[in-house]
Amino acid sequence: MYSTGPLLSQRQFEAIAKALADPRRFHLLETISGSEDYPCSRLCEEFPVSKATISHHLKELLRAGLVEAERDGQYMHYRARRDVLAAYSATLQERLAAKGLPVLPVE
Amino acid sequence: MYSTGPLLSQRQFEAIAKALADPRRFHLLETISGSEDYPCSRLCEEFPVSKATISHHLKELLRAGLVEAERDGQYMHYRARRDVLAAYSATLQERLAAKGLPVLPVE
DNA sequence: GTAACAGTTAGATAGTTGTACAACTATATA
DNA sequence: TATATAGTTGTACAACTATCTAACTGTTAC
Repeated sequence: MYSTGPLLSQRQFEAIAKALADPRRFHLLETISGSEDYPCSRLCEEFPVSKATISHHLKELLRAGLVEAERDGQYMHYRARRDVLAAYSATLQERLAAKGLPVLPVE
Repeated sequence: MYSTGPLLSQRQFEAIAKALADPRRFHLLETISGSEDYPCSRLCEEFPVSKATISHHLKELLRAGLVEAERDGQYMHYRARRDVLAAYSATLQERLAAKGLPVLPVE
């Protein structure tokens, strides 16, 4: 869906920033990240929201590229894309770096 | 892991994530970050939104701790807090790390 | 003083979004 | 086939938010 080069496109950058901004959605991502592979049904059990809401948040995380999904029969499994997170972090630092300013004072 | 700096509180973490999620607000922060010190009046000139909107966004960036402000007579000057950004980045990576999973296969 | 400029705050509005319920699709099993 | 379970999607609504204008505070200059 998205390229995962060193820096992210503006579109994906914005999608990720928005995806990370909701605490519940972040917690879902955090939970998925805690395992190699996480079944959607367990998320539905563990979070006190409807499965429609879970589905909505997972869709946003997918759209941002922060997770990937795999179907296994009836079940959906989600996996965190740590490379995409790393790319987001790198893009953040790069875009907010002090451009043209020396790291240490030059004399 | 080396000195990544301290991790952020949940409250600040959420405030930062939300502050970064709006593209216009991010662009303001990006602009401020491009210089050592940025006057509010220049932001008002350079962004096609009212000064009330600029003020609103700067307030959110301040609340998140991503910028600091200083008054100079009539003028307000803003400065990016790169240490806070770094702490956010570190917290992000830490919280979304694969806990209990080896980075490299252990034998 | 008063006029002009810089910035904040209050109130209104339009648009966004997190959420639930209900209806739907998809897969599995009897 | 029928029934049950897993997940998605449409719809609606309440809460939130980005934005504006207008009124306000604070500072400088006349």
